[in-house]
Amino acid sequence: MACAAEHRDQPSATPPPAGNPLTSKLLHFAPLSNSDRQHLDRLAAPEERFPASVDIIAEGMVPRSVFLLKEGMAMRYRNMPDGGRQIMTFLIPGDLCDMHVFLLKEMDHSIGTITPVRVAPISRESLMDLFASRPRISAALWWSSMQEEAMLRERIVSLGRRDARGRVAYLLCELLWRHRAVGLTNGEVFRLPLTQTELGDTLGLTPVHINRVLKEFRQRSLISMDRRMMSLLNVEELQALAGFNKDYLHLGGTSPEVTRYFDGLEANLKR
Amino acid sequence: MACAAEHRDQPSATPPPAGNPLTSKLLHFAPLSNSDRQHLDRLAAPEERFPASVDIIAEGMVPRSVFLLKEGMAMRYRNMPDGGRQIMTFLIPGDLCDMHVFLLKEMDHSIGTITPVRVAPISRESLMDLFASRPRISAALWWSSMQEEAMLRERIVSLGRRDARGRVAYLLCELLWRHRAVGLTNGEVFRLPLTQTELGDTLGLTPVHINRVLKEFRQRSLISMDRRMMSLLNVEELQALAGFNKDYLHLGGTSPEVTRYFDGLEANLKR
DNA sequence: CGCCTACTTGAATTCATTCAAACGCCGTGG
DNA sequence: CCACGGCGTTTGAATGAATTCAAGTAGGCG
Repeated sequence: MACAAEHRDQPSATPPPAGNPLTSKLLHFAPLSNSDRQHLDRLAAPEERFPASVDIIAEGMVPRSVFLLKEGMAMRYRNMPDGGRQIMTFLIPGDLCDMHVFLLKEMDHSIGTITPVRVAPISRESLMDLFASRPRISAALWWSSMQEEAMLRERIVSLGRRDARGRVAYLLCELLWRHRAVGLTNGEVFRLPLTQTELGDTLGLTPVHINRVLKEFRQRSLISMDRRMMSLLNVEELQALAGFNKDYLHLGGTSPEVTRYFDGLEANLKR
Repeated sequence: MACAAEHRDQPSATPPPAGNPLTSKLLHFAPLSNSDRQHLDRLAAPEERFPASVDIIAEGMVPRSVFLLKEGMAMRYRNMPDGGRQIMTFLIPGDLCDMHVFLLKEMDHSIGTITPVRVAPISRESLMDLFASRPRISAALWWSSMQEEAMLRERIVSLGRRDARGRVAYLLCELLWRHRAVGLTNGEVFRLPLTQTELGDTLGLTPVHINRVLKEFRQRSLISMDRRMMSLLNVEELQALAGFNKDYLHLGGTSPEVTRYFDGLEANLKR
């Protein structure tokens, strides 16, 4: 029953569709006016490309602008003195590369591409302008960064308390929901262009062990993989294996109270 | 040479002293006017107490206000279905309990006390007011939350890529610097009221293994412990063991560019 | 004094790593 | 067309770091 739906599906919560993945994601937080959506589209219009396996920004550098990832996959990672590497998070379409820009002197980690990517550079000025003039978008971006923080905490839980199977299962579930939130799933299928080495570097495991876990999952018909497309054949059991609960992604939006507050700000500006 | 300096020492960077630990911390980011400092002192004035080992907020709850921790130690943690527990971060004086309040519907983790604590509750309103009227403080708080995020990423690196010794050493170094930043160290000595079980729940290790690592550190004269006071006798070697580099704490403040920007906002408001 | 919690230590076990080798796929170039 | 590498994956066997189980010690407190 899970194999392949024919159409892209909407995130299960409530959110309308949107061509812009960032818009799709932010709609999980709160509704946005047409004007807000247009603003986001303008923001996403500029385009720059990077090939696979290059750094967009490296540790120690001072980033000059934020990047909105429009297509492809990237990662935040850090190289270890002993030659190892730890991948902290994956960036998928709709994710912003670095809000840190504004406040921190230099990057404490690197951002590198996994596949070729298309990004929209966003200057400091236009972001500041956005903060000043679009309270609802600003709030949604803030929410989005809270969500990212929550994902970091969950990763800590994974690495600290789950065994290899649980870690892999958890990551797969998280990526499924994240892709759903930006409209990039097809049933339980999504693009996963990661090597087993990269999975290992993410989950604190060796590539060979990742291999064994994936093999087991395939044999138990929990997943199937074909030319970088990952299908979760039994999400129920994967979630159970991982102790996964999607609440931490906060896809349900915010409270009416908060919405009202930002509507108030919005109204204020109009005058 | 490391055992016990006679006075509280200042964080090595540049920051002036301050009775208020939050102020001390924020001064690492940028200078604050007397008026700003007074504002922070007013915020920190209200007082509420919690005993040790209770939840200030539990997973699933909707927090009603932010808490500024003034004294004692607390933790963000999450209980696992199998009875286990993962501690995500420790909260020390100067830390704010939950900025998430405003945007997320409910807590995805709990905050519990470790020791008895004194906190200053801060209402949503006074925080919103602060954001509107105190750009420099707001920026500093934002910086502080970037710092927290960086610490989460570092924890991921620890759990993913460091062995037990490295993890313990890393945590000790981090806590030393964090305590320094709020003026709560005495040379290389600081209060560490954690049980070995709590350390284990933080670092993804069993208490017995924590015990063995600490024993080794004591035997190698890297640390000494006495009635909950932790002395790092050989910070150099601990940092080497952990591959520790304090840059991720961003204690060096921000760029002049950013400072100028917020000074501009400040000036704007004055009119 | 007795109890509870935290700490300590030893021995057996296990999950994941390390080392090693082979396989398949794919693009390049002879 | 096939040979050649390179990279990612797959599999086996030996090793090892940390866990589990178990039992004993030490310290704080009613």
